[in-house]
Amino acid sequence: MLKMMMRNIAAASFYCSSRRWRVVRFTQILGQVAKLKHYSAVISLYNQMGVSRIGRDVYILTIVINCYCHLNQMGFSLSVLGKFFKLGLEPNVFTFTTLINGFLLENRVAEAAGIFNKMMKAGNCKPNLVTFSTLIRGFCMTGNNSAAIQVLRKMDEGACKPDVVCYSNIIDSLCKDTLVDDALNLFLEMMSKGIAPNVITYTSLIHGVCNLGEWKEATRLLNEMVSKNIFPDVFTFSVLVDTLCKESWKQKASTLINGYCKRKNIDEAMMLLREMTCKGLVPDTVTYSILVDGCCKVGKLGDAQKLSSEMQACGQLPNVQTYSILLDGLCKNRQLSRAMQLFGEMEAKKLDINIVIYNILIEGLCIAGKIESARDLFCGLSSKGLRPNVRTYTIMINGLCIAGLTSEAEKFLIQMEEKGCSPEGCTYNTIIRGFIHNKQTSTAMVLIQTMVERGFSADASTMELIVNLLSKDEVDPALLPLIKKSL
DNA sequence: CTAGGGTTAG
Repeated sequence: MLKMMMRNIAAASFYCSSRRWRVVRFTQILGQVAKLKHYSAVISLYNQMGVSRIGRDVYILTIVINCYCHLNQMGFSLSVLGKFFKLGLEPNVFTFTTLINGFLLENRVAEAAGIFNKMMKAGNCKPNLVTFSTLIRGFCMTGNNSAAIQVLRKMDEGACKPDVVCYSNIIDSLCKDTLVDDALNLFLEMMSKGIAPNVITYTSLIHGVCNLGEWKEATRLLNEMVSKNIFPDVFTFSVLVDTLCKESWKQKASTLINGYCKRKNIDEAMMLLREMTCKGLVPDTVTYSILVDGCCKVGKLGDAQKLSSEMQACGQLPNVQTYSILLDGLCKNRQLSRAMQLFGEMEAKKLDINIVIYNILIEGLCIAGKIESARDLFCGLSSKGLRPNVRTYTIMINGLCIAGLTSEAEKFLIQMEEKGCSPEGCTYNTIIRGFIHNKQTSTAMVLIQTMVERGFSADASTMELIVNLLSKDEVDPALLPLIKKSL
């Protein structure tokens, strides 16, 4: 191959009458060989032909520099650059862009940027679209998105406008850093400037959203591109198929995690979650929430909180339900101050705080024996536009009974009725237990009667207390038929 | 006649 080229060149230079002609023909041929990526062939041809017979100009030297660049021999590239000055030749945009690219081929982004900056300063050889685009690619290569965007902004100021390649490079880089929102914003900016996206731009974005498990967004983008007559290619499909395969596995894993958590098998569930994240899959908010709940239920609060920050880090925002799980876990594990801190966080994030959240907090305060604070929170509900539900009242009644305030508990029972919130079986059981605990058996019996009349019955733990009373002979035998009914 | 061009997989 090389020999053949040499013969060609020898023939070409023999037939070319003038020196100028010879160098042009020679350059054409070397250019072709370089295009075939036979870089070392170009170098040896150049060296063997001898400059005396061929001559040197900007074009041929740039080709030679480019070949050294592709051979990762920047030292030689730079020494050829030195020849320019010795020969009184001026390197042009092509030469400098080639050098920038050469440094990038060796991952030497800082030096590439250095050349670019010198071009900007010197002023006699302005970077063009190719130069800018090459530098942007360099910054993206190392994940320096902000530098890449800065270059893009510099282009906005100047005469040379960015094209779809410049934008696509940055969009892809942002997606790789899971900054899909930023990528989508840049995508919109690009279109608003009338720069049309292509299949590569869309594939990068689809890949980005797929990595975050946003399958819906992926299909939206897919439909959008087709509606613009941009058709998915083999790369696009590969991303989609891969995501589909992962999704079905993810589905299975999420179901398993749910099952493990229900059986309090948290270690197994955790291992499965780790396997998911190792495969680059992002568990959805619900899966995370179930696991957070599981951790709380077995008292692993630290793990629960770690999971909640992890989910945020991978773009799965905890919703009100997730927070309520965490809040409940903290309250049930007597970590009231951390619970209040979390509550503050929720308020700061302007989450839609509902009655369920307040129920958890009020219950937490009651369990911690802070009945006054619980009452304050309860009284403040209406000012927040929230109405207490059966559960809220039942929690308050339970709290008051724990604090020994049984008569106030009874007032709550009446009050809820008046406010159109009918007590449930659970409410009666709670207050009955409260009265028994506070040794007010006779009132308890009256309440049992009301409960039975209303068609509710005693639950297991209330029954246990009643049986206990019976065994101690503390119940009026006249009430025995009633107790039988409440069973 | 000379420079750059991105996406997927493990």
